[in-house]
Amino acid sequence: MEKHIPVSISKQALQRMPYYLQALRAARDSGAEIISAPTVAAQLGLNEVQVRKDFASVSDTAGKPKTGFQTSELISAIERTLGYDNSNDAVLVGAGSLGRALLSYRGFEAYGLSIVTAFDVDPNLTGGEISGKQVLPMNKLESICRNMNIHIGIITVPASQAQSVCDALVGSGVLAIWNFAPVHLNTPDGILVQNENMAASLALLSKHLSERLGSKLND
Amino acid sequence: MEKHIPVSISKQALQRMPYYLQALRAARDSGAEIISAPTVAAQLGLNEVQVRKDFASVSDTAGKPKTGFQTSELISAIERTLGYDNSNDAVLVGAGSLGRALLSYRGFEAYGLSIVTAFDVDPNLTGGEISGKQVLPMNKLESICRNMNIHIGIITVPASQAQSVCDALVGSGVLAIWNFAPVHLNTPDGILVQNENMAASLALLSKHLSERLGSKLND
DNA sequence: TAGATTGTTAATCGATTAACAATC
DNA sequence: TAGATTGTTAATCGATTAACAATC
Repeated sequence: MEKHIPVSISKQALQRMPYYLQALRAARDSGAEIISAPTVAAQLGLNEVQVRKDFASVSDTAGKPKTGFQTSELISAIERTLGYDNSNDAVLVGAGSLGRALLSYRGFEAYGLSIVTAFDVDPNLTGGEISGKQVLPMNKLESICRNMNIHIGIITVPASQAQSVCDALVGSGVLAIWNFAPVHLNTPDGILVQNENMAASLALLSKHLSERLGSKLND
Repeated sequence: MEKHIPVSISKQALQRMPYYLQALRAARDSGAEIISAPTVAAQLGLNEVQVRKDFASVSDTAGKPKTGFQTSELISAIERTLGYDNSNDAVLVGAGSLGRALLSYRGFEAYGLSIVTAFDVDPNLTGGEISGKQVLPMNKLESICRNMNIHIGIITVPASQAQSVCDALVGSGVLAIWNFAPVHLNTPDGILVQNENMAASLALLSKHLSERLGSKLND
């Protein structure tokens, strides 16, 4: 009956954390040792109460009335919450155009993610390397994941194959899946699927444009 | 005072549309001329009332009790809503590792997005091509956007430059911004910013893992 | 007919925001 | 001190879900 995590953080709040982090680091780098919630809120276009609550949910040191919060303290509190300190290894399945893109993208290390290998069904790709990372055949998936203790799988295969790849990953001990295929994946309880569905983003962009431009064109 | 759009669709509902589309197309391709809301709901792990409401919000033909909805009718209703029929041109700013990745990604056309050119500050890149798309210097941004009537800008520059690039895009007549930089962008009213913040996604993955693995390791 | 499915109204749920006393 | 900022409780808001009558 030990509850070490005091406040559980909502999904939404968690997703705001990287924005706080970015703003706080910028503030620190320009010399602000102390920062107030209203300041951050204004910068990020958020409500100040929300910012205060979010800060309270990750940090155990309270803010000081009239002054604010200690910048460096908040930064490390958020980094601790997000686990950017301990690096997470991941495998990527699907070395197509998007897969290759992610393999060569150098931005993930900053967030503690490192893609260790890629897998693909195409025998023309397997055995080779992409951006210094090996591309292995699918039958090596389970042994690699088990041996290297990998718990994150990145899916960049076509929609039609995503579910079977997902099943294979789950069967190999993966606990969290970053899904770039525009499909819903069914998984057992306890497995997190984070969808990075570009189609969903484009849906919003496209709708906004048709609303802004549509009326003019139709008249 | 003409209201042609009857029901306004929530952001969340809009983001579910691509999933419906994928599921409906798959159903149609395997011969299902009629499909029911409970079927789709089960497949996508959603509530069936939600699915019915979502369908009702895009389609003007009602479903038939006991049978369901006409698959093809729903598909075209969603496509119409998302504007996948009319293609949207976009420019991309920042031909770094992520920018190049998106330029070479062939998956966007299916959603009606076509990236026509890229821009970058680096004189080593400008003048060249990436995946058959020209890379132009920043001072050409406004004229290109104006002449080609471009309303979508994709930002793949480092966080520190994202805001100024955003301002330049807005100043060039862009109405919707797809932002891959892990920063909040301030924009005037009427401009849509869709954030594709990988850091925010990683935050969720990372938290889930530390919850699943953390307790074991700490004991 | 019987029963699955539809559309809709009302209840629930969770997150955001407003109000306000406490404090440095 | 005066006033900006904090933390917290209560109100609001919006989306999801439950309940149910209508219908083929």
